[in-house]
Amino acid sequence: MLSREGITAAALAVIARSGYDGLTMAALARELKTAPSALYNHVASKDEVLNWVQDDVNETIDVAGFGRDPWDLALMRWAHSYRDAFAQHSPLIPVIAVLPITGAPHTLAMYERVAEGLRGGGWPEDMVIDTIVAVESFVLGSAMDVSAPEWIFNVGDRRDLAPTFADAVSARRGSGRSAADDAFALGLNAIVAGLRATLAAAQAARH
Amino acid sequence: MLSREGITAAALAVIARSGYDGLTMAALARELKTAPSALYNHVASKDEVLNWVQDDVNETIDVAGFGRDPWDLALMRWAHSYRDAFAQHSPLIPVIAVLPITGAPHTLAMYERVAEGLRGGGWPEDMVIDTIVAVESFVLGSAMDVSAPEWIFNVGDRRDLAPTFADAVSARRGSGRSAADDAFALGLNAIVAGLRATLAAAQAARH
DNA sequence: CCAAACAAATGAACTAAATTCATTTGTGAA
DNA sequence: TTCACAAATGAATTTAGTTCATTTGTTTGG
Repeated sequence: MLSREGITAAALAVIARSGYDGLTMAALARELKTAPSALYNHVASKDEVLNWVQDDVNETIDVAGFGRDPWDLALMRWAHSYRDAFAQHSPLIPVIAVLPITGAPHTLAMYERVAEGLRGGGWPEDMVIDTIVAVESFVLGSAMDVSAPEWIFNVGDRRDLAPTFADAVSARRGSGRSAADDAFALGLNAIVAGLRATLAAAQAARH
Repeated sequence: MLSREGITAAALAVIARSGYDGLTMAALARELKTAPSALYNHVASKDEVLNWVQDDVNETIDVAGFGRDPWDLALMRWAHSYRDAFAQHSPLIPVIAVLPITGAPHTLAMYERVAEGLRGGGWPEDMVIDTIVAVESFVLGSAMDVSAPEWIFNVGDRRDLAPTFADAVSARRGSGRSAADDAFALGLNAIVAGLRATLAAAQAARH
């Protein structure tokens, strides 16, 4: 049971039950019916556990569009799925952003599919990584946003200090979905539209 | 000395000297020549200190373009400055993303300038907040990226698992600036280009 | 000028959590 | 059967944030 797989599954179980606050080495050990100190025979640190969890979450991200749909459609599908996954796991975001890819095979597989899709869509090799990083930055920034309270922009009694802003907050239409969803959709549409133009310009410049 | 201003300044001094790892309540108290417990007469928690620091950092962000330059230019200037500021303060990012604006006057002032600039540039009131949130998400995601090691995408011995991705990593041209800078510039250009199109479409639909 | 009141400081203590360590247990191979 | 080694154990350590009873010092009203 104390394999990488078993520990990762137990960690996900604890997270599902008690959230990331509840994910302590003691709770993880309890879930595995062992002592915290015993865990350290199989894991270097809590950080390593988080890396394993992160790689598991990345396996669930939808890359099916790449190689099948046009690159821009596939990218939007990927971005949506990526954001939804990490909205549930926002405490991982600061960890992954800085995490070397080594030892995260599912993460690597995900990037490979995205890179293939972009190359197949006509993106020059030397722009692929920057494109991925740019979209990923937007996705992870947006995923953090999901855990913010709806009233995060409520100005309170300081409406006089920021009247234009306060009016805009009031005018923000709450469609069926949440406010964070609207902002994400707006931003994703913009960034992908912009990337289409960037690609066209790059291809034009090449000849 | 144990005012909000004094504590914030001391916290920034500790951060400048020892980074966020070095910012403990004990270190902060030492900087202020007092005892950790004394701090709690003036601050509710370490989290509150971080909120104060965040508001201070936001005061340094460049909003001078709004109301002077075209909105898209001002937005890019703001985004660059915003990212640069929080690249130095990345541990704050998970905190701010979830932080209600109340009690952060400089932050509120910043948003007011941005909102004014967008309104003045022709943005409909009900799109202003989503536009700000979208750009901010990209900015904060990109700021986290800056603290990642350059070799974050080095595949190691697994080049066979992800050949297309590995080739793209090798082909990524390192211009004078760092790789993260290139990805940020690419993404910001794309998102702002996309927003221009979004605005044009919204204005066209309005009549 | 005194004393009550109150804000601030103090140091010890408490809590939570990650991690280490010396020691024991158990199991597979020679 | 025993040797070796991996794994488990529980106690102890470390680091931080936070609390608390007590003391100090200052301000203000009589």
